[in-house]
Amino acid sequence: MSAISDKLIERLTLYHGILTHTVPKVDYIASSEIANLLHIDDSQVRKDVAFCGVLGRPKYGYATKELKKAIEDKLAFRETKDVFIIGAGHLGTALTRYADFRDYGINVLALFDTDKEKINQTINGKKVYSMACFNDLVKENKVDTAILTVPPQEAQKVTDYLVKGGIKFIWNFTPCILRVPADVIVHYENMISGFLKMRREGG
Amino acid sequence: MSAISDKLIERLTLYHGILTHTVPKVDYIASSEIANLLHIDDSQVRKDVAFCGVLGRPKYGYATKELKKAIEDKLAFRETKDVFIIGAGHLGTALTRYADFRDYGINVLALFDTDKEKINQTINGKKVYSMACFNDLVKENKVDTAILTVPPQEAQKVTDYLVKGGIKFIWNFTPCILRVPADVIVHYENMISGFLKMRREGG
DNA sequence: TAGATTGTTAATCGATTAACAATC
DNA sequence: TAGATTGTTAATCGATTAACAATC
Repeated sequence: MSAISDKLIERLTLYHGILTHTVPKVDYIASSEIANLLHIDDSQVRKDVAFCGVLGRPKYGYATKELKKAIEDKLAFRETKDVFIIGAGHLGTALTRYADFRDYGINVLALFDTDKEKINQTINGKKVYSMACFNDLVKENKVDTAILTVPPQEAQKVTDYLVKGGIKFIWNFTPCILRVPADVIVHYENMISGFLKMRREGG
Repeated sequence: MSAISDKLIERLTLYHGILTHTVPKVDYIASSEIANLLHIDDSQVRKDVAFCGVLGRPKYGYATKELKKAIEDKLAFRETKDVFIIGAGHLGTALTRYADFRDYGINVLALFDTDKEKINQTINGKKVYSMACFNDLVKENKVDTAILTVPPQEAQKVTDYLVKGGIKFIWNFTPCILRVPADVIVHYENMISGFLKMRREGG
């Protein structure tokens, strides 16, 4: 089986959003209905659904419950992953409270910050720790993933610290490009390019 | 000229990040250096640079200042766009304070919320207005773009209101798929798919 | 049945990678 | 000069779209 592409991950996540939020009470949905909501081709949708192993009913479409579950299986939403959030500012706080994270297999264990005002506070039931506790808590909880929401000027320095602590995945919300060893994976959550894509769609 | 693709926008934004944050004081950079930082092919980089109209020097690489400026031209960073942020929660606040927005042509004019505690407060110098003021302020300021950071259960209702007010672009940070007229463009800022992509890269 | 929708193949389209002559 | 790097074409690869028989 070939690896699932970026674009396919994006589409499946959107299909899941439709099934969860847009038509939560409908039993069947046609490929053309999904396609229209997202302005994509309907044969694209059918192909993606086939990839998930779901069969439809001619004249009816796809059973929504079955499709939703199949997408969750394909995207492994149920394999929860423990993560630490580095930086307890507004973005870190927003992500900690983002209810959907839990549904999609992301489990925020704790936050870290250097601000004494924030340390020992609780956000959505998660404690904010001093960065000094980071190494110990990584080991204790066997965490390998960090969400980085620190100011840009701190990003590389903090990254070096995370890597030394044993972090292998960094979900980077700063605009900085990070230097890391070959076995560490950085995913750039590129706020700006989302805006540029939207503007281009307008012509 | 063919329209610039999603992937190319993403890469150019990352190149810009390298030039701005990673090697701000270097005069020349080789395609292979950019490629290594991002784990992509160096001929991909050369092709992208050529697309921006920049010529390099054999044995040296590209002049960083020139390349940075060329990317800004291609991505139209300097055409500023006024936007309203709908929802003055943690995410709306984080985006309002996100310094890079201004650099990339995004000018937050004001925020809107329904919470009386938040209305009339100021975030990073921007005022929070009641939703009741929305229609008037859209017209006054000729704004056509809204950043949506409201709770999921409000998303469609608020969207209908924005569209009625004349909004044509919605940068949607909620996980909901929105029903809008054909002339309104929604861009889904898909937090979850970023995480799934990162996890997949790990194998 | 007639009509709507799926499932799937083939055709098209576009993006990435490989290769190498040109350049300094 | 020798060597490193660009610029660019051709080859490969993968993703999207079109088309239509099969199905209910």
